[in-house]
Amino acid sequence: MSASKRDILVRRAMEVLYRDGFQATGMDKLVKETGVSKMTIYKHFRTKEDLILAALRLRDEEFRNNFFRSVEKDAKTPKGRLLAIFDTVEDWINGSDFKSCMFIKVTSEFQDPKHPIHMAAAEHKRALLEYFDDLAQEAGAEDPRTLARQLLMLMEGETVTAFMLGKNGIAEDAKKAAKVLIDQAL
Amino acid sequence: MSASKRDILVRRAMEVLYRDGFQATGMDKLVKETGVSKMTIYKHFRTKEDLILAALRLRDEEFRNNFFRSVEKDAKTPKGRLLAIFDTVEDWINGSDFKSCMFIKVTSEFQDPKHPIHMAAAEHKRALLEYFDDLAQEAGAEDPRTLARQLLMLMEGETVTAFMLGKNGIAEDAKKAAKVLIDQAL
DNA sequence: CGTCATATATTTACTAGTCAGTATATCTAG
DNA sequence: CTAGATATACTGACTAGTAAATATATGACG
Repeated sequence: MSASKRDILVRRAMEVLYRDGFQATGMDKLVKETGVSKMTIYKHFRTKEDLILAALRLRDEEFRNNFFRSVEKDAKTPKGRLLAIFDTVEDWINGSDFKSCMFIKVTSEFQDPKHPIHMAAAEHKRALLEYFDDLAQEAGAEDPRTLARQLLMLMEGETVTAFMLGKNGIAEDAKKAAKVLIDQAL
Repeated sequence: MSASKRDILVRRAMEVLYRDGFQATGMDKLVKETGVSKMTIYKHFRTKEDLILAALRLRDEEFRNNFFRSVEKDAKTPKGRLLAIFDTVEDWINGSDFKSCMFIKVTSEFQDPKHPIHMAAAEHKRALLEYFDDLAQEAGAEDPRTLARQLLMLMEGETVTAFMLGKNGIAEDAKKAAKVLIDQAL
């Protein structure tokens, strides 16, 4: 199997696991949806858990790349970029295939904080928090850690609320809240 | 089976489903944990889904009762109560058995928005939002709906973030953010 | 160019265990 | 004695993961 075919496997698995759930998606379904036979899957990944971890790593990589790129394209100043976070989130949740956050969902299914899958998801959130913190520092916030945490909370809440109650106007309200919090913190 | 014993069944089921997950908890485990035999469970609930719905209804009832009571005991003015929301959330997430929000988690496992379980969870969030909206109106907010949504987002984000990254200082930061948003909105 | 050999992917069938839900027979309390 | 709760055992379907046989692709060599 070529390297690119393995990549296709992980990518398709990521999409299906995100769309249909982690526990709810069986290996037989992944065989059907990825077009890769079970034996080949198990040649690359010892267990389903390992495949899930690979899917999470890919998602983490892509999400952060796209997210940071979008934020940095949108605005050039640190403060502008703190605000641009919420334009980027808006675009994301308004996408047709938005189904909440993969990492929030996976921690709902693997609740034990010591579980490798749970830890991988937490690591993704910590990376986002660090990025927000860097921006808050560059923007000259008095307490950058607090601002970073507040914006992360707002983003997570926006994601969850958009998923549960629909996206109508949610992004507008989140952006307004972010602006107030940022203005007050600088 | 007495009415109170049925209540015990639903209550224990609620606790176990919250603690261990919905799909991950099998009926055999519920038998063991509730002390109610399988036949008796199925005499009261046609399917596992029905039992989950009953557990969600109980949780919704109790959570809202405790939540609103706590908020209304903490403060007497509408503005004070908007702030008190986040003292109440703080107490909740600092409790020893806190494991994120049952309704957020259940929508991660039952993703279809048309699914009865998903709808019941969304209904719970709508009820919270209505309560926040009422308080925001009473407090004389210019745009009470927006403030209510912002505070709900903040609360959901606080819940999720506390679960994924730990509770250290999260509640403080959420309370500060809430204060800024409320002050600005009134 | 063609043929054979090797390696890898595939299909199919199979474990052993768990799932939700049911049937039956025993037990217990009023 | 009877009504309801119980334990035990079962169904058929599904789970993650494995075994073995078949198919396909690639590359070397004549």
